[in-house]
Amino acid sequence: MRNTLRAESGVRYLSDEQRADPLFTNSIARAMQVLAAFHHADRPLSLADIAQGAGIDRSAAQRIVHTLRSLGYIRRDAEDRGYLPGIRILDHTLDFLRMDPLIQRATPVILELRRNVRERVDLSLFDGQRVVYAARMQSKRETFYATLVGHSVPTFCSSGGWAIMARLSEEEASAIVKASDRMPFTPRTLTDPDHIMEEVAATRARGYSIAVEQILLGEVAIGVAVTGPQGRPVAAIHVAGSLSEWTAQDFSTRVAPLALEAARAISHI
Amino acid sequence: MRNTLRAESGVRYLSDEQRADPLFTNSIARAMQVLAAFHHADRPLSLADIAQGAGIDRSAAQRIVHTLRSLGYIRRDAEDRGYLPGIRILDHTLDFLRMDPLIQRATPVILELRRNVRERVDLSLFDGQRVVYAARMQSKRETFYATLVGHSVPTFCSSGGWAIMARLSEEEASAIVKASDRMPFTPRTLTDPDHIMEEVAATRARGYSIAVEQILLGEVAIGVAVTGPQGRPVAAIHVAGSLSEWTAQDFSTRVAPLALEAARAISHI
DNA sequence: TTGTGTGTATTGCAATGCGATACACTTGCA
DNA sequence: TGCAAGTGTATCGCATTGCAATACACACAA
Repeated sequence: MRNTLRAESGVRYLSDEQRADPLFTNSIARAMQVLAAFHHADRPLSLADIAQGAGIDRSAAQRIVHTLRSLGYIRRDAEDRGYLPGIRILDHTLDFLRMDPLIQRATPVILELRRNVRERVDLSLFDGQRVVYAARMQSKRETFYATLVGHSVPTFCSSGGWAIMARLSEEEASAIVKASDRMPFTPRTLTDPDHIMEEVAATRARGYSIAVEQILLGEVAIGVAVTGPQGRPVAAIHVAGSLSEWTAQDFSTRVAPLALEAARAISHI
Repeated sequence: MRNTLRAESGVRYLSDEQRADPLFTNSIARAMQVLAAFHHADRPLSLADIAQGAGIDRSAAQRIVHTLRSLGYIRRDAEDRGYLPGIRILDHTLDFLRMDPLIQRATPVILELRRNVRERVDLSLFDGQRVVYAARMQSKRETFYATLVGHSVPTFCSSGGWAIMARLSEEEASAIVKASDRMPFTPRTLTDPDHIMEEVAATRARGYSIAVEQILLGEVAIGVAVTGPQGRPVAAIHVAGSLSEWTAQDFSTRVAPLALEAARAISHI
């Protein structure tokens, strides 16, 4: 009875599963939808923008924004022209980063790795169809996106994603690839599921992945999986270099052994 | 009428201001309190831990955790022994970092600064009694805490905090110092309000702060304020060096001019 | 066993959040 | 200058929705 009522009222921005769940607290979901409205924003948002982005009406947006603002999760921008995410978000970021045992163990190891290879080293966490950057150790010449924790790239076309999929069952990996919306990043990005699965098989055979210009032109990346309990892949280490300095072969010959050793040091709780 | 009801029911974990506000949505606040329960945690939390940390009962904690988990903001830990912050938090971190115009402008500048000074450079944001690290460019020899975005240090005893307070009115700065719970980090941390305000005055006179072993023994830090519209300080750049390599004097002579120039490049929208 | 700790499930009641509506103010176009 | 469309803000009655009590299944230890 109450579930049918729930299901009929409100906007359709939640999954059926969630709306059918009697324990599910809608107002929390709406609040998070409001925060998530910033995901697709490229400028400060107005109340109307937020309402639209979150799939709620202006009135609800008003109250929710008001509340989140008074808690510090949303703020007005410097010229008072719109809303921006608030600084309290970073408190939770810190909680995530410091409480994750994997990241705790990984940090000194990837720092050491970067010292040895002198190229950019990243740690990314497996999250279904994407991998999320949790730490980046930039190389000397890096200029942009130096520390954007939270950036994510698709699993299907990244060195880390390939390394992770090589540790999953064929079916599970294939399911991820097929479910992904495979937009190419560069002309060389692999988008055909069969080609991708061949790459995953090659990765499984050699123990690490070699991704050439999959995300960025001129970049080669080596990926190795990090496994947790029961041998399941939970993250990946990747090292990225420039094709103006390396051939893909030379790069992997030099970097892969070190990256594999680092991954082994972190893996298996 | 309804406000008295609100004020009487529930636990006392919200400010009077918030409970008196008819637009304030309590259930959102409770959800955020649940997430904030991790702030003081050093191991995965049980439902009971969360209930206690958030000041709610087990029943409420159950529903809220359930909801936040189904949304990805909370997860079970790898051995299924407790709850941890979930990876979706990083999505909001990214929103915060990339949408903040100050951080956008600052990133290339502090990278350039790090290249020039070859020491650790940080950008921290002013948030009342604390300053929050938003970006860190580590030096070569850095080993821990390399990229813990979200870390914060007190305004009253950090190089960045002094630089920021030097741009506030005497009253405002003094209010921050007095309101702070001035626990010393090292034996040399200044805790007496008068001494701190002298340091702030010296900072105002010379244009940058010099903090010697205020947070960490063996460390000297130079701080310069970054200002926003109307000349209000909104952030600080700081450069930290080791007293085993530098005297405080030499360090500031070498670093301060470059840091000041960087701050000028970012300041004043 | 018994006890204390987990996490999970169900339910009726009423407190609470919803959403319609109205208003003050700014901006931009005619 | 006036109108229109945008902004953010305020109010309020109704019924939806979240609350809190209770019960259960499953651990692990004593």
